[in-house]
Amino acid sequence: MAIPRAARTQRRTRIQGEKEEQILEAALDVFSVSGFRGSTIDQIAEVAGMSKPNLLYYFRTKEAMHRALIDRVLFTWLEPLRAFDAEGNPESEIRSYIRRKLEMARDFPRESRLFANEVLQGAPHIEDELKGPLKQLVDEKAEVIRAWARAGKIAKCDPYHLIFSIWSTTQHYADFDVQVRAVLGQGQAGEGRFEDAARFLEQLFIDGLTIRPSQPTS
Amino acid sequence: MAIPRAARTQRRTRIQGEKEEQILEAALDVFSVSGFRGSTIDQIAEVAGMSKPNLLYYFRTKEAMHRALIDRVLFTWLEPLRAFDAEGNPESEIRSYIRRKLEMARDFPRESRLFANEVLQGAPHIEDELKGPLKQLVDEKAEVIRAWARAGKIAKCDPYHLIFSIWSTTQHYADFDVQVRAVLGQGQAGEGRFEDAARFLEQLFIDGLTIRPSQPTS
DNA sequence: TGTAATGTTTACCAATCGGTCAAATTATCT
DNA sequence: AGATAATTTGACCGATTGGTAAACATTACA
Repeated sequence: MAIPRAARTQRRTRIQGEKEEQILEAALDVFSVSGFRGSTIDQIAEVAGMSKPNLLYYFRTKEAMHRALIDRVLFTWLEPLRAFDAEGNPESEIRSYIRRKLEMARDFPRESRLFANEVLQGAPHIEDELKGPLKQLVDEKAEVIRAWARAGKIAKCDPYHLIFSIWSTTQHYADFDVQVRAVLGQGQAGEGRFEDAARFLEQLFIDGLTIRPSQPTS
Repeated sequence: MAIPRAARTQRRTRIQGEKEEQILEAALDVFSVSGFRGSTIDQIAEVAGMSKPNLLYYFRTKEAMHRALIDRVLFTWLEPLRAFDAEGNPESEIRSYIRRKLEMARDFPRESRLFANEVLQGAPHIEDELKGPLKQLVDEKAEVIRAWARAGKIAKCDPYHLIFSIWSTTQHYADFDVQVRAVLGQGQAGEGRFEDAARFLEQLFIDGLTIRPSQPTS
């Protein structure tokens, strides 16, 4: 008889690692498109290429699968913000933060959509992570930005809304990909759109945050 | 016996108007949170305070309800962009576009989330609207912006990505409301957060788009 | 008021949902 | 090889899903 799954933390077989990986990969496919409520275990099982009871052998419930997925992805997702360096040059830090976030939107759109779906639907499963670790990290980095502004290195601005605007503009290209493609048109959109976006956003944020010698009267 | 619903377009009773309104209101509540797949007719029926078969008397299918909702909301949603005036002053046009979009995020968050859910999930029901009317409108306004840049009224920039960035930053406050609240904290967040956002975004976009006399070397 | 059209509800359906169970199969270790 | 533990699956369960049928109630209008 199989060992109860709760006790499985002791030894991990080769198969366990492989299959759990395979399942989470499939779950990411499904959850990122349909959200938690809209996704079914059967869908995930089909994508994963295994039977439903087999999935439930590795993850007892649909919620456990979603949970494991979120936990694994959340850490990586905050990496760019964590790399934000207080000692660095403000302009290049902001510039490379935008680049990194945009690269993640390009290379890991499913992960972005997974969070977007979750937050959009009221974040019923990750409220604690948002109010805890996320808030803490943002608070910390906001203080860095505020210090830069106080030191006259960048224009005075609300650091929280600055972070929000970088999040939203970059993730937009993952979360609203269909819309972006539709508006740009299939033709010229190609793959240059991330390069174009990077150029635009860097210009916007750098010029928007540089202290300007004189305020032109319009 | 009831008239087949297909033929109901002829005469509309008082009750039809009221009930359809009531249903769409409830549907907005539910669809905007759970998306199409994640929402159930029973949920909507409960919110609407009527029985499930009664809903299905007015809208034959769940899809028809969603469809009607999207159609009604889409027009209003694009109003601010439509108001974008080629003859106006660039700075004040952009400023008031941001304001308008931010007001909509504040006053109609459900509508924003309805679209966000739909687009996020691949826009299976509104692909035509995106590629048709939406693209057309954006193309038109992008040309206005490009003309402003050519005339030296604003800095040169990709007009499409400018529009995308205004969309994403403003709608962020509706779509990711939970996250924004979590990060800002319940205490000081209050209701001033839309005012703060407006201030920040206006500064960002206006300063980011103003032509600067000299590029400071950092 | 009567009656035909409109509106509402109860009971129900087949399909799908998340999840269980026990039996069958495979991997691991001696 | 054989025993034991780990893995996989088909059959199944009760609850929920989108949707229907038909009886019942209400409204509008002559």
